Formats: sequence, C-alpha cells, structure tokens
Amino acid sequence: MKIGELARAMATNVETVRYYERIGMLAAPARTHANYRSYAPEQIARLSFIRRARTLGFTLDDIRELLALASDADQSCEAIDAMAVRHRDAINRKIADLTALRQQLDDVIDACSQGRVGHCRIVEALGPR
Amino acid sequence: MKIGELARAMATNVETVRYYERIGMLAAPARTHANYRSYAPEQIARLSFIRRARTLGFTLDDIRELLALASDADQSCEAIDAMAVRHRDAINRKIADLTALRQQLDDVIDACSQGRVGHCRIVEALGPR
DNA sequence: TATGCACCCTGTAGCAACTACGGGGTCAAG
DNA sequence: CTTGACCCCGTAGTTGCTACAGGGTGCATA
Repeated sequence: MKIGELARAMATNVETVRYYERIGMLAAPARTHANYRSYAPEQIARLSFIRRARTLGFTLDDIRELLALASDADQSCEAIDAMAVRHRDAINRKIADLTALRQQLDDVIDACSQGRVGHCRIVEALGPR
Repeated sequence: MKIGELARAMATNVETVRYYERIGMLAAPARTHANYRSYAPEQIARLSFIRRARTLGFTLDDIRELLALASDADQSCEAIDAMAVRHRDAINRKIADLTALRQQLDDVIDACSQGRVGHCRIVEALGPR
C-alpha cells in the first residue's frame, strides 16, 4: 500500500504519515523499486491505532506508552485502564473549563445592547480592572 | 511600571510580555536610563485586555481584531458582538466534541474487565477496523 | 566598599503536532 | 510524448508561549 492510499484510508494526510515516521511513531516501511514507501498490514494497523487514539485526544507520548503496554498480550490491563481514566479526568476538567467560559461569554453577549463601541459591554468586560 | 511588576499584576510572565511586544501586540514602551522597559497606564490597560480575552479563549488574531474594533468608540458594537457569538459557537462545538469523546472513553473504560492485555477492550477499541 | 541577590536586557531555541512549501522524480493514460 | 496524479526529500512555518545563555543594573547588607 502506497502512502497516498494509506493516508486516504486513515483520513489523515501524507505529510502526517511521513511525520510519524520521522519521529519514530511508525517504523520506516519497505520501498518499491521507485523508492516509494510500501506499507505492510502490521504498519497499517499501527497507524490506525495511532489515529484513533489521536481522535480520542491522547497525545503522541500517551500513544507511545499505550502501544508499549499493548505490545505484551500477557500483561495486565490495569495500566492501560488507568491511562484511560486519567485521560477521561483531564477531558472532564476541560469540559468544565469550557462550560464556565461559555457562561462568561453568554453574560457579555447578553449585556450587549447593540450600541456604540464606546459603551459596549463586551469591550468593558475585557477592559482593565 | 517595570516589566516584572506588570507581569505580576497581570498574572502572566515577563517573557510573555516581551513576546507580545515582539509580535506587535503591544507597542514598545519607553525605557528608563538603565534601558528597562517602563509601561504607561495605556499599555497596562491594553495588556489587561489581551490577557482577559486570552483567558476567554480568543486567539491573538481575534484579539488584534477586537482591539481594532474597540479603538473607535463611535463605531457600532455589532461586529464585536458577532465575534463574541462566533467564538461562543466554536466553544459550543468544542464542548460537544469533548462530550462525545468522553462518552467513547467511558464505554471502553466500562468494558475493561481488568484482564490481560490480550483481551483488553481498550486496546481492541483502538485497533484497526 | 564589596558583594550578593533580585531584577532587567538581548537573542535564540524548544515545545506539540502537524502543515506547507520548493524543487525534483515516477508512472499510467491518452 | 506530454499531461496529470502521484511520490521523494528537506526545511521552514504555524500558535502561544517558555526556557535558556550570557550578560548588565540597582539596592541592601556585612
């Protein structure tokens, strides 16, 4: 599988795949006669894992760790579970922060009475003190 | 006011203030005899605006635009209101994304039965297909 | 007076996770 | 045989800071 097909299949883009190779998230694949990258099923699966974990918000470092943990099938699931829980907690904090922030924005937006900038509540809300 | 006092007052740090100057968010302030930056009230107010808008999640580009709009007190408030609303919508989308993501994480965490990695639902959930 | 310490200066490089470019090679179709 | 879609490499840009390194300044204390 060439890099373009792979990228399309993973809904990512070619540069990202090459980037992952450069930083060691993916092993360098075999090359065709024309020096094109040629991906084996194993590497395709690994990229799939990486992309899915990324869309779940794991960092590349998290994913390195998850992959290391996942590579030993006999190991306990505990560490992986713990990572997922930690990550969920971080997401919960992010949601809480954004919700508070939306409330503040709602407040300034509601206060805006479509006047002149000189009396704009939004501008005032952002001003000093 | 020296840069250190300013930074403390704004709960930001010195490097950030200098960074804002470098990228043109803040004008270069006057200098003391010792070549120390010396901030006038106007610039302090501007930094306050920037920091408050940043904590509300506006990007520096957004803030540049807000500052430009806010600088003409006679102008209508409309454009500023529209920016705030656009921004709130973006935050709402972010909250929705994170909430969906938390649901997925909850699912895999609930499915995890503390077994071996070979059968870990989290690993499976991230795997190909 | 010396000296220590907190503060200030500049300039550059690093972070995460890509994205975009420039300048070229390869391959299949028409 | 040329056009277009693909591939290669290397480097630099993005956002919003943060962290040095290697120096200067200013005030209090011994």
